[in-house]
Amino acid sequence: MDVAERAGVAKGTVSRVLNNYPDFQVSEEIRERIKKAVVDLNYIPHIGAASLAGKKTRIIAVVWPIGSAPVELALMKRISSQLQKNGYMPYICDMPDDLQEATQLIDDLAQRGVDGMIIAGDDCEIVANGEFYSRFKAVVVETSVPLDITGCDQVVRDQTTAFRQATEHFARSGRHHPLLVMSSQSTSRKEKISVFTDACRSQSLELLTNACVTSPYVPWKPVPGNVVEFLDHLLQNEKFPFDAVLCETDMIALTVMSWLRKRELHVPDDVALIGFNNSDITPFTDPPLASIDRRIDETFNALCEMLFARLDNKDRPEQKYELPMRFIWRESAGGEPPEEANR
Amino acid sequence: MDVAERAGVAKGTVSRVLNNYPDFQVSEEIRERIKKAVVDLNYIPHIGAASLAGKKTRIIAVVWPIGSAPVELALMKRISSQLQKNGYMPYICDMPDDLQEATQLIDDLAQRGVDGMIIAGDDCEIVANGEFYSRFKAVVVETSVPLDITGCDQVVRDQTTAFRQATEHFARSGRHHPLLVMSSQSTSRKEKISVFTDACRSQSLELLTNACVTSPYVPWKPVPGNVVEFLDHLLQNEKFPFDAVLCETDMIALTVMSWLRKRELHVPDDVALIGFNNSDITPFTDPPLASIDRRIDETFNALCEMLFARLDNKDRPEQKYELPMRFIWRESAGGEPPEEANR
DNA sequence: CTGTTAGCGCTTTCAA
DNA sequence: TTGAAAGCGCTAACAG
Repeated sequence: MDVAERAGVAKGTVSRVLNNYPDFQVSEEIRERIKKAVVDLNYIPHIGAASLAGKKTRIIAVVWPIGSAPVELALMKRISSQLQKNGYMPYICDMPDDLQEATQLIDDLAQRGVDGMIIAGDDCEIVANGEFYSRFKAVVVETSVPLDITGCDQVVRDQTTAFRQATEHFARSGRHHPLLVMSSQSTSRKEKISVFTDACRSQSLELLTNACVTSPYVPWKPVPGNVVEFLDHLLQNEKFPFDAVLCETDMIALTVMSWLRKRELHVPDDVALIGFNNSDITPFTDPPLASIDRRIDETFNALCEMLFARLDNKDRPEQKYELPMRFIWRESAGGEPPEEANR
Repeated sequence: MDVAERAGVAKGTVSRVLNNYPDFQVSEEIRERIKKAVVDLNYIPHIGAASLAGKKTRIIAVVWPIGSAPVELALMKRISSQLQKNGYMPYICDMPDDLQEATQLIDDLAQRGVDGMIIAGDDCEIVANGEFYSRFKAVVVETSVPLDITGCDQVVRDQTTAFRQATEHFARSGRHHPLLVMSSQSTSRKEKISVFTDACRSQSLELLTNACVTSPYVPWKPVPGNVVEFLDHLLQNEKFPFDAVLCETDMIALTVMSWLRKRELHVPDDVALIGFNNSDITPFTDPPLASIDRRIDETFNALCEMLFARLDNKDRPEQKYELPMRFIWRESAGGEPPEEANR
């Protein structure tokens, strides 16, 4: 170790100083000498070696479905830069759609000595398999459905609440035939459908059997196209049979909105429309698009806080943070904004 | 090394077999024994150790501005999964906005023994600084402006062509007062503005002095809000002073479209509108939104091909692939689609 | 408080 | 064609 030579101390001392060992006292002079040598030699530790010798890597994996909503990517970007600020190296990975690939990825991560992991997404199969958590110093899980797992901290952004709020709003404002428009084949699809169905039933809304369009998910095939195809097909049977539409994304909602306009159907008078994700554009569409808020800011805070706390203290009790998504009323939803009490 | 023991051979042999050394012949029997031991022991090589011992890491960094268009993220996702398929580990990093941070990141990457890098984005300052390329086995650069650098392979997706095509279209279809709506403070902003200005001039279009709105880039602040503010401000001076708008993103174009509709201005009769990125939704808006195609598929192919080729053969001549972005006519742009000859 | 030393798991050179 | 052995740069346990 050149730094040691240069500073005229032992390798061990350098290591201890550079890694800020908690209860290790060095003379201020030696500390200075080492610091200087580091600068002089432009020394950067070789993390391969560190990892080999059993030290932590200061790499945090962020496993995220990159195909998801832009607003989620913004969240990922924030997390990534927050990690960097705290001296960690973010290792952003795309959460594979395939279970086996995902398992492989996690194995790789563990093998590479990654210190911790923020793992997100609706791909619950892999996330729910808590078996691998023990291989990391810290694991924070983000899900949109509550999972029964241990060995990690959790942020649960439950969709159910929002689905229910939206459906309640439909019922309260006199809609009768809701439609759910989805297009992915995410694992959470079934979940979403059942939540929506339940919510409709509890509000005595008539859910037509073909109320869910789940167009085959072809990677990189434009999804709005599928939506339009489906709507065209629906319309063949004379009049538009729905008076309320809940969409899986704001983008789909915009597609539906344009489609309705072309058919001279009015939003919200003829059809109430609610999107999902509460993207930046929602307040500025015509009419403004009601949506579901994913609580990005709070999620960001919770995720980072939990991770750093766990990294600092492996033994702290497991945390579970509930951040249910929520319905944001705007004109496209029709009727009146829900009372504060309903929120 | 347990595998060696288990297979009853020397560590070196295992290494040579597992890494497929080109001119190294082993008896089929030993090869089989090793293969079996690997499976039996569920062996995964420790890349920290490999890297320490001087071997390559099979990590490829993908440095990308994560804040960019969704369609670019789809591209990033494809690259990432392609890398994985070829046995590489993609290391996705957010290209920092700040030059110093970016330099730091590249240093880190080099230090970590990353084999290669795909580096993208308009942040030319760092990309143009070819000094660090030599530290990697393979570097592929993607830019939207031609750069004069060596030591890497390049994919140039020039924006100029598309800007010119769009502006020409405005002129040809009888527009007189074009507007450019942008909102980021990306390094390429100046570039975009000057390209647009030049194109207008060459078409004798009257470019009003305040034709570019570059709202202050506040991270995570909704950009459509800024656009609306700007347009509202514009309208204060009686009638809408523009008859053609080119937007930096399709999302901004959609915002402008809604805004115009609210003011009972018709697209394209009153105002011609062109977006950017040719996102999935563009064919399905009302009217369909003209846009600029980023040539995602071809870029994907070029990037991957170049990277793998370079990784295989360090000495091959440097490649430069030109994939100019191009104008995609749709109704919102008004007039007639450009002749094939104009493309 | 600081120095010494034995590996971590792998590659690679040299020898057989 | 295969084995043996010397490190790569660092940490951690132990010695002083």
